[in-house]
Amino acid sequence: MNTKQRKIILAELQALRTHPTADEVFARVRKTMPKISLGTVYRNLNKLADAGIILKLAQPGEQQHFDAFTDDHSHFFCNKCHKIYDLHLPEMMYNVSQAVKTNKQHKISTFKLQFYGVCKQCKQKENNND
Amino acid sequence: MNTKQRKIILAELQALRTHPTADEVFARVRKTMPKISLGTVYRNLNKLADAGIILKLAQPGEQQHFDAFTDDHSHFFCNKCHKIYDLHLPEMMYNVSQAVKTNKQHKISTFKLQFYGVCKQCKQKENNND
DNA sequence: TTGCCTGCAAAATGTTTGCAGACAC
DNA sequence: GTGTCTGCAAACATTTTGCAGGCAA
Repeated sequence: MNTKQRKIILAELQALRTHPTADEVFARVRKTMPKISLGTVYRNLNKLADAGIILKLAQPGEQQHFDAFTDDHSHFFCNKCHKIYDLHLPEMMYNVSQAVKTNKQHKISTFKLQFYGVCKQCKQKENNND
Repeated sequence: MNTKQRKIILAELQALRTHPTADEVFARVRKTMPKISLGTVYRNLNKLADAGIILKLAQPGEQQHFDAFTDDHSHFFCNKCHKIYDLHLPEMMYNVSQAVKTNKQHKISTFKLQFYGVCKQCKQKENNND
């Protein structure tokens, strides 16, 4: 099925480029479709993730975030403002994927490379306060 | 403070080498200290994680897992049985950490490298069923 | 027409917190 | 002695689910 709700949810996620939580998606979709429910948003995000159309991102003790872009890229998590940024490191990703192929222990199919620290914006704020 | 509860929780986690959830730690600790509460287990695991003594691991839609070993290593998550295995790839870790130093966008302080697929055990079971 | 989908509300899950008493330092 | 900790239970936040009606194919 391809309901209005699912189309709007996916379109909204693709338009965003940030990595919103379910309730952020809900808030955005609500503007054009006021009667939509949070349950429907969750159901569709899960369906889309199961189908491999979008990605789920998790951090310990945080809500799930969703990413409409499934091409090879990694994520940077800011420890200050908790924003998530895309990081494109094609060489790095390639090297890891090559190493994966030679692993004998388990059947590795995918990997995630995640970075943590203080983002550009928060870094600037810190400098201004000094 | 270094209470009996905290010592036992940490000892239990260090003894395990698997990557238990809070309630798995709770179940184990309960055997030697039957009156301990789940709240205490959570409070101590969070304190230990804040202090950098243990690590929290998160997967989308799953409970948090805890790891008593903070040396440079990565994790393999089995999509079948949901077990978590340690993976020691010193060269890989070194290469990523070198690449991190040259990144100009954000102040990166740490990174995580996570792998997904089917573990040895589950792979064998699959073969036996063929 | 049929089966998956929706909105709504309730339930389930995982984690945190307020409190009064207890323990570590 | 005093400040942090505990057990307990209640609260909380996030996510899932049951249901009756609705929409897509």
